[in-house]
Amino acid sequence: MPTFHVDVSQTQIRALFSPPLVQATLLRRYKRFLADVRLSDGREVTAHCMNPGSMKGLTAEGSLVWLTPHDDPKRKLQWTWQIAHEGACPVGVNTNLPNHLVAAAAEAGAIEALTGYTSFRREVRYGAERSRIDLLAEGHPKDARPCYVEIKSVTLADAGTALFPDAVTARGLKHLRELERVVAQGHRAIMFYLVQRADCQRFAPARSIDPAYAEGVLAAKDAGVEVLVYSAQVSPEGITLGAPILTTP
DNA sequence: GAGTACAGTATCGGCACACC
DNA sequence: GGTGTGCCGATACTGTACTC
Repeated sequence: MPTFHVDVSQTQIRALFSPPLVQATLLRRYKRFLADVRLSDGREVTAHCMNPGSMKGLTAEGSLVWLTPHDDPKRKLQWTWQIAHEGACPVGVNTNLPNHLVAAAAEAGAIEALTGYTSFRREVRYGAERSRIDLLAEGHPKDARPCYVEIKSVTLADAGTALFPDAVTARGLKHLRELERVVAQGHRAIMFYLVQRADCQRFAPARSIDPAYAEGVLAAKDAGVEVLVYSAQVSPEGITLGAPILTTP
């Protein structure tokens, strides 16, 4: 079961955590999917980490984290890690959440670049390698081209600049190439980065971490792939879609 | 050093089955 | 026959540990 539900109002698009989050202290993160934490009552438990990336800067021992509890007997782990902290800044670490949030925002017409489409489908297979696109928008009355949207969760930042990726990602590069091929076939393609933290005013590919990916972003833009970056306000209550932010090469 | 298996969960497609 | 529901397997995600 999802650990959140998306609430769409006239003024904002929010992913609200359900059940409410529980505060804890991070002890260690290990094996990609697992993190040991200490709850406020002193219990030490293992939480599932939805973010399989390196989570650079977010795994400091002793840092504040927020979890959702589960009572599903089919799950091995009864806690899911949702929010980390870098200093005082809360950072959303659930990589599943941006896909839902962006899809709901697109359907609600809250993302200008995706207004006008009447059909939005998630996880649609496409391309020669049968990858799955995060969101496929169709049915635009003035643009017959389907629009392929790949959504990435951004958690890394440096001095007000959001950075992606936080580790070398061959798969991310593959997604960029797939989008280039989609454009070459006459379709529309968008690389959508959702920055799950509120302390960034800019976005840039993390060239120092993955130069190949940074070059891949530039090549994709040259090929006609659109790059969108939106911020998000993160709190223990939920994650709210913010405004577009600037991208720098 | 290179290649591979593994880790936990969400999601989707395919299939079987029940019901109208 | 058509529709709805539930179950199961495949897939996605990528760092780490292990084997060759």
